[in-house]
Amino acid sequence: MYLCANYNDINMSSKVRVRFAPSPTGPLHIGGVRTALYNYLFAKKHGGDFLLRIEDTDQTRFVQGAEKYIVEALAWCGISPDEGIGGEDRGNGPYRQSERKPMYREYAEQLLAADKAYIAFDTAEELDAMRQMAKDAGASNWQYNYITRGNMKNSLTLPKEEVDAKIAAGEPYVVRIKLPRDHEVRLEDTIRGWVSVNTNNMDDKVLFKADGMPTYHLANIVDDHLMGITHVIRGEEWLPSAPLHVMLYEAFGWECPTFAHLPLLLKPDGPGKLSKRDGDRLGFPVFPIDWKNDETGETASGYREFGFFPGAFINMLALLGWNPGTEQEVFDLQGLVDAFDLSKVSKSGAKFDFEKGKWFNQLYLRDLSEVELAQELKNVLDNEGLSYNEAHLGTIATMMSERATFPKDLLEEGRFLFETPSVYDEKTRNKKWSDASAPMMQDIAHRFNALPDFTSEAIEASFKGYLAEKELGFGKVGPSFRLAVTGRGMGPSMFTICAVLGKDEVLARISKAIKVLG
RNA sequence: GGCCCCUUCGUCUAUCGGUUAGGACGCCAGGUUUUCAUCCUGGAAAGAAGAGUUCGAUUCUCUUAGGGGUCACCA
Repeated sequence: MYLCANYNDINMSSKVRVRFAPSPTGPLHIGGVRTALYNYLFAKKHGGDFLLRIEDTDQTRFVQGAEKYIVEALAWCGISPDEGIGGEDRGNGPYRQSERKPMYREYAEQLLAADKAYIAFDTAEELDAMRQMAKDAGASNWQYNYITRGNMKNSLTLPKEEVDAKIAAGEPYVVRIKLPRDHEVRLEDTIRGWVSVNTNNMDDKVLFKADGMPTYHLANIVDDHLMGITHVIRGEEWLPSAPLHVMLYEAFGWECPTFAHLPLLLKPDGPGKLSKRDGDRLGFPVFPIDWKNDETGETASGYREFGFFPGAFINMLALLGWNPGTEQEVFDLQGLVDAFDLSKVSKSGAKFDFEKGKWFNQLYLRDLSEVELAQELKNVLDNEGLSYNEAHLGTIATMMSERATFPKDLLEEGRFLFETPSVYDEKTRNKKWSDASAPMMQDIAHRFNALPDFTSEAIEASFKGYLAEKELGFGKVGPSFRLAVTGRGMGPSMFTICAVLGKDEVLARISKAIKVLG
């Protein structure tokens, strides 16, 4: 039996060191961001280091710009690596596995020398034939194990001279781990507890590829060891290979780190894990920031560009699979660090809920000061090339903030504050605009025109004075007045709107409305 | 299919043998608002099923069902 218990947690005397190790095959998915976030939170919580390492051992899947994207996305979230890519080099580098290529071979050699691994000459065809044979024989589960390796061409079945000759002749080969027969591998996962697998159900995985590169399994274990990683926090998709990793630590004679396998982010509706397609289908981003695919020219949308605040984004992500055990739901990054506890991460996958994410963003938007809100609105206006009176931005942004979830709503919900309406809401027009409306608007325009100060209070007093004088209810005049000035049937206080627009504009709009609506 | 993991309201979750099973998002209703939004109040909504252990199971064990992951010279 091979055990991998949480020794690190029994005496957390050594400094906590965790890593996020994505492979640069494209944009980072929000599931990956959450994994990075949990790693970061755990490190900071325990005064440890968070490293960023790039696992680019598969040159065929390398995507230009992906690494830059990962660093930028994490930076937007407020996650900065202490060490590695995007952080300092503290002597454990390089931090890209492609640049560490030369060192992996010696570790493969080490396992070979210790009889913990062997050289295999199987071709792809031979492997396929073997699988097919097993299938034809009715074997439901085929493993590349102690039985299979006895029937293949490798350093265990061939005489040493022949192996040497093949290598000398330049024949391609791989190095596979030599798993013992019928051993129980047990590892203690911080989130899941003890996980147990028998080696009979495991494969002699390839550790070192024919192209001279290590596979994930070898490179990952070697690097984690060399970089002093104490806790491996990664997605649940790695749980099936965790026992293999335990066997590798065992083979090297290294102490294994503490494992924690995070639950997956699932589709909001159907089965399966969250994918880019779900985002496209359901109308929400699955990436932290925009990603431009250079080959197709398409852009995959990101939370940043969608209008999310980084704080809201990570707040939402953090609560997807973890909770503080209290009823608090709103946390800033430091608050998350303080409250984070790996053992309170849930075991089951979490269906992604974009609605909750929107709620978080709304909360964060409302928490902004008037100055900050004004700046957000200014950005949106500038982006659209609309002109505005800077002095009113704070008032407008604050007024609109209660009906906004994203900065762009600050404008969308009150576009009439910046543009004279060209269309008038049909439903409101049919229901609220009558033959009596035009004369009433005319009267109101006259009264407004006489106002010395066109303030919200003065406008309100004037408007109500008109109602009293004519003995009219608000409902008789208000809706059509709103329609005339804003073109809409609903919105914020008309008096504030008028004050912001200014007397000239309001009068102009009223006369235009009378012309158009009749 | 093999192996592994998981299973409380529609969703995210609290509960670490004894609770009227709590909160949040969403939804519904009422109130505030001339309107809408906001805000306030209230409501509907859950322990997959079956055994066992126990004085007592959502909680512990087993079985079944369901869901997920993984089975590459990808990570």
